[in-house]
Amino acid sequence: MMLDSETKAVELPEDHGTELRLWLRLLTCTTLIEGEVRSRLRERFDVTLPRFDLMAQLDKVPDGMTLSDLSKRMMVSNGNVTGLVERLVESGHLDRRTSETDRRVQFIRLTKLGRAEFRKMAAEHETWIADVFADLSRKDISELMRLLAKTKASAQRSAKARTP
Amino acid sequence: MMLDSETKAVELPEDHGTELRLWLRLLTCTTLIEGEVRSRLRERFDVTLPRFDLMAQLDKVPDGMTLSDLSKRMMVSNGNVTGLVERLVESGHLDRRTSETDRRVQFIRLTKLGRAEFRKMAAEHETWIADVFADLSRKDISELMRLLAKTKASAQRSAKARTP
DNA sequence: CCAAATTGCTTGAAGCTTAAAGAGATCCCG
DNA sequence: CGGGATCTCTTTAAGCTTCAAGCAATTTGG
Repeated sequence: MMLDSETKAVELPEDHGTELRLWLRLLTCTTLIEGEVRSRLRERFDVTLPRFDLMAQLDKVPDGMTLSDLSKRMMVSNGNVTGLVERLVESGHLDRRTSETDRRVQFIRLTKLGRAEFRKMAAEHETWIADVFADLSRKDISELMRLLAKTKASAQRSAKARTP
Repeated sequence: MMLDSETKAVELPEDHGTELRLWLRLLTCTTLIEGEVRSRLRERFDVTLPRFDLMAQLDKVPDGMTLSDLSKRMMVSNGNVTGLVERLVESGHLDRRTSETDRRVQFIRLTKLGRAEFRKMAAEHETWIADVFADLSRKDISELMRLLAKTKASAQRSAKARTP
């Protein structure tokens, strides 16, 4: 009759404590590392993490990208990027020019200064991250990569299911 | 003579691309899930994630805790907690009373309303998280738990080494 | 071709967050 | 005791972040 199992699913909440603990642990790790990176960026280079992240996106491409691309890649809102870019143009790290073919679009790229400064920061940043994960073996790391890829796919599936 | 290896360590930067990719993947997973939880909390309960987190900390203890405890547990700054608590007291979810023995200290706890609302939200929240991780097997989950515990320890060691 | 929908970006309000400075209370130790 | 160190919390300024509304340019479909 299937009634029993369906009733149960509705009335008795299942135990999902394990997943919850996993999520909290994931969050703790990220918060911890993020805070560490934030502190070091501030004290070594007097730069904020969002600005570093934005420059990291731009460093990958020589010809720049649009604000929308940035917003998608950084997984933050459009308005957020507008403000960040504004401040980085102001400080001489970024360069913006309007597209010739579509006057809505702006291409943003690193200036010479911006790229030079970013490269210096990135080199050090990489060593910090290496140190953060230094107690993990090669096998640990590749296993973690695999499981996080699976997690990402699962989370995307879950998010998509809600907003079709 | 050891000179070769030491020289190399200083002049030729080692490749830590793997750790960097791992960190970015970790960050992506967290951002993705966090955004999803944030959206759902907003649309279902019109509450922000920081407020939910704060209430979650308080739900664990019946007699409340101090602002400092909250700040440590939530891994955010003191001033941040001051503001969050202020708004939640304002909305009737929290209760604050000054310690009798130490007039610097304030004990914060959930009001009846606050606890009731939190419990409702938490129950649903748990099912969202379960769904986020639904594509992972039991073994995946326990393995991920283990590796994240190791990551957390490693990150803490790394952070401590910098600030003794 | 034109109106409607879509796209790219900006703006504004509200709230979150941090770092740093500071006020008040308590603790420690000489 | 008493005075400096420490602890708890608040305040402030600056910046980050989101959501929602809005503007302008482009695309789409009659």
